[in-house]
Amino acid sequence: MNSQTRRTATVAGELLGKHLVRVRRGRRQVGRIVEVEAYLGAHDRAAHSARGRTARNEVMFGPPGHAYVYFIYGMYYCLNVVTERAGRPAAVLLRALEPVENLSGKTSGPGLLCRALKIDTRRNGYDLVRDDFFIAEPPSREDIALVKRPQVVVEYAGWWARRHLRFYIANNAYISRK
DNA sequence: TGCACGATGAAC
DNA sequence: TTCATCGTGCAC
Repeated sequence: MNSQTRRTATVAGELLGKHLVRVRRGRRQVGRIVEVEAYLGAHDRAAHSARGRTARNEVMFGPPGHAYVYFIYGMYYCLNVVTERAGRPAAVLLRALEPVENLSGKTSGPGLLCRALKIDTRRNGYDLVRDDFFIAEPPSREDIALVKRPQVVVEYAGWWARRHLRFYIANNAYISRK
């Protein structure tokens, strides 16, 4: 792993415990990020960017801190945070949230958390510092026990999928699967 | 223009 | 293990 890919894995770990905030029609929804997965870039065969730049993955090639939202399996959306400088298409998939404020319905799993927050491709490319959709530091920063596991359901990616790039908060009740 | 498939989730 | 469901990407 070079320094760039290490950066994305580091960012993935740092996202754990942070709050994802969404404001819709004056109502604030907040979820604590408890599970993520890192996709390291064009050389990562498990990443959408592995087969080059397309209309769908365009945002991954842009500047960091933006939302990459894609539609999958005909019914779910997934939310990623783009990492690394423009031209290096890496991102961190948000896999599960622990409800903090105004979150009803399941938030364990990338598709379900987007459903709970009403996130779809209209949010694709959003800069995550905007006042209606952003990532914030939690009020109190507690110590977090980190667990690293292989990515989920990307076996076709060969050995890439066996690297430990899925991170979650130990013993958290909202992890999407074991 | 057609078609196989997927960074999912739920049921069986 | 199977299936729902459809946009995307690439083959033709």
